[in-house]
Amino acid sequence: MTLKRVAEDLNLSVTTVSRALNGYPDVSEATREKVREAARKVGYVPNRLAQALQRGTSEAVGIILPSQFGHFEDPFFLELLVGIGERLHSANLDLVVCAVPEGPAEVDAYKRLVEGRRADAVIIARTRRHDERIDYLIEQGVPFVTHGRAETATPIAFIDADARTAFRRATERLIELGHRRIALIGAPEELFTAGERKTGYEEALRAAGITFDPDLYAVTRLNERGGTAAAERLLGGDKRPTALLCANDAIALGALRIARRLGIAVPDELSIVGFDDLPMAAQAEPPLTTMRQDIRGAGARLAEMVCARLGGTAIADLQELLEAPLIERESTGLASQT
Amino acid sequence: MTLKRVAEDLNLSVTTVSRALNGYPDVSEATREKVREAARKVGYVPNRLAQALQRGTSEAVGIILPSQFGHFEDPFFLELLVGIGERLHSANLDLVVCAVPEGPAEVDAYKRLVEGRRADAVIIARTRRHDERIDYLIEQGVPFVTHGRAETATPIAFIDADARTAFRRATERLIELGHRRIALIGAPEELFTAGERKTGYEEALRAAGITFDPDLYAVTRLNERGGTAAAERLLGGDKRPTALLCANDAIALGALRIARRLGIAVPDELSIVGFDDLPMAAQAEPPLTTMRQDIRGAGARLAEMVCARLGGTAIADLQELLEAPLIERESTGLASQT
DNA sequence: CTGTTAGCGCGTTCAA
DNA sequence: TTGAACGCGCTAACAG
Repeated sequence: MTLKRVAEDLNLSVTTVSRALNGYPDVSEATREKVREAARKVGYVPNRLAQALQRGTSEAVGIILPSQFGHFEDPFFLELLVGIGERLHSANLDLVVCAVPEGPAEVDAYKRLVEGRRADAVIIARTRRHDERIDYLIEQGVPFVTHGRAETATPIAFIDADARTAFRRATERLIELGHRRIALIGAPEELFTAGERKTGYEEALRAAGITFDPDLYAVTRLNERGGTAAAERLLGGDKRPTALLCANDAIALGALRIARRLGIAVPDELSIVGFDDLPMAAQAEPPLTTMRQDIRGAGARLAEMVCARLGGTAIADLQELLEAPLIERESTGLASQT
Repeated sequence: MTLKRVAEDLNLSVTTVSRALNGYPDVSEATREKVREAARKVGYVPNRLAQALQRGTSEAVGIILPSQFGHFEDPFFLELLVGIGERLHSANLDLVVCAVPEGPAEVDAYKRLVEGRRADAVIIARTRRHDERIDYLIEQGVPFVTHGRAETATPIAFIDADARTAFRRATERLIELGHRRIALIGAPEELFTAGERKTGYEEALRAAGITFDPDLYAVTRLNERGGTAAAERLLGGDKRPTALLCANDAIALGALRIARRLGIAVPDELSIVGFDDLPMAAQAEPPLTTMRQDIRGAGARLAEMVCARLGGTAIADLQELLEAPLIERESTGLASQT
């Protein structure tokens, strides 16, 4: 059903029908009612493509899902996606999702999205320190917001957890509990957040006069499998740590599993801390101490920010650093006396 | 950059440029090359909205993400989404995702997608026995494919795991291992697959002369939290089962956790079986016996089927029932002698 | 208050 | 082999 058909049925011009439906003031209440009624009855829904073409926008926001071949990604993305999607939906914007393998194909996907006018703006998640996706978007002048920061020449709109402070506080807390040999399972170093987490950890160590020990530092992908591999390495050696700080919950749960397999009691012999506070964290055995991040909320906020950006809000007003408070559960405790 | 601009630069008509770019035969090789070159140089990319409007299609497929408020969904969806997205991407189709709370809003979302001509076809996941979404799409004549079957008046295009056979075989195997008190944690009964799973389970029991005991049957949401709640109920009673068949891995992992908390040894005192074979299943402690489903592959296949459907392939040729083989790991064993 | 005209960017007749 | 003209469905400027 098109505008034209509705107009013909009513013996009116398309223009009038369009205006009546879009709440223009210059149309009589009588015809407006008539039009509304008729439109409702025949189930008229405007063609978004035509609207978009006319307005010169696509009324859609794009996002790329980095699919790691053969690997199960951590649940973080789904939560974020749901948060973004719900809010965008209520703002009457579409969400166009592309799934492409991580790597050069990603930038290409954004190109297709943007240059084909399929999206007015895009969202980027899991930012890298030097992020070609961001460079490209800045160069093209495409509005975008990111989940996570990046090192860029010009400022960008972002929302991010203050992982540095969170990791500093968590490390301080572990030190307070008597831990001295605190290991860090960090994220791949190309990710911006990896540096933040490590810096927070190092700051706390330094303040306590503990020197950073490279043997107590591992790097891995942000999923459970990564956690098991890294934990195996760190816990298998002879200078075993008494505490394990993990870049996210998925890793921490993997570490927990390895500890159990190796017969290391948590928290009696080993404290473990995660990040994200996924619902599973609370249900782990023992319940996981972690730093809380409201992922779905962040997604919703990201959607709002994208709308704001499209509405012309300045980038400087769209930068949010969120606290990630430490949630102490039962996977942490006093350092064992060894 | 538009077609018109390219044409002006070349002193040609838009028509010729369009034809040159779209591989029409009636254009001289010389001009074709010239046009291609120019288009490449200025980075011309066709406006998909305009293309779509002209063609009367949107070149996009829609899918609804049912977001359960406050609940963490199982990782199944992300895998499926990635599978769908990658394949659709390579077929040059967009994937439009809507996240809406489960319930009446879902059908509305499909309506908006379809009636607003935002999607040419849609994909439905986690089908219900009587599914209003499907009824609506059939009524509207919108092409769609589903992951999971449903009870419908007319046949539909679907891909589904043969959970009935899988659950029958798994139950048979447990019986073979000496189990008689086998409990089932099933999915919510409105889901089509719930009935399939229960039927397979019952068939095996009946064949072995074991009568179905309602006290050994629980129903819950398909996530970890559901698993812990149901397992607590089933394992807390006095007529404790020796084996637990779970509707999916998320539930099974929850059950595993409860067993550990209650001090019930797996598999010595209790066998546990899941469904899906998520990567985490293999890494559980003990590694989980489960039925394997290639989720990402199913996603890819769904995408192909949607393309086929749009291409006019008959529904009858687009119905696939996939085997879900039993993967025996260490969470199952001989029934304990009690 | 309402209708006519124009144009968003593209593909596709129909003539030349 | 090429171009002019038209229309997809819609909104907006400009009359009346």
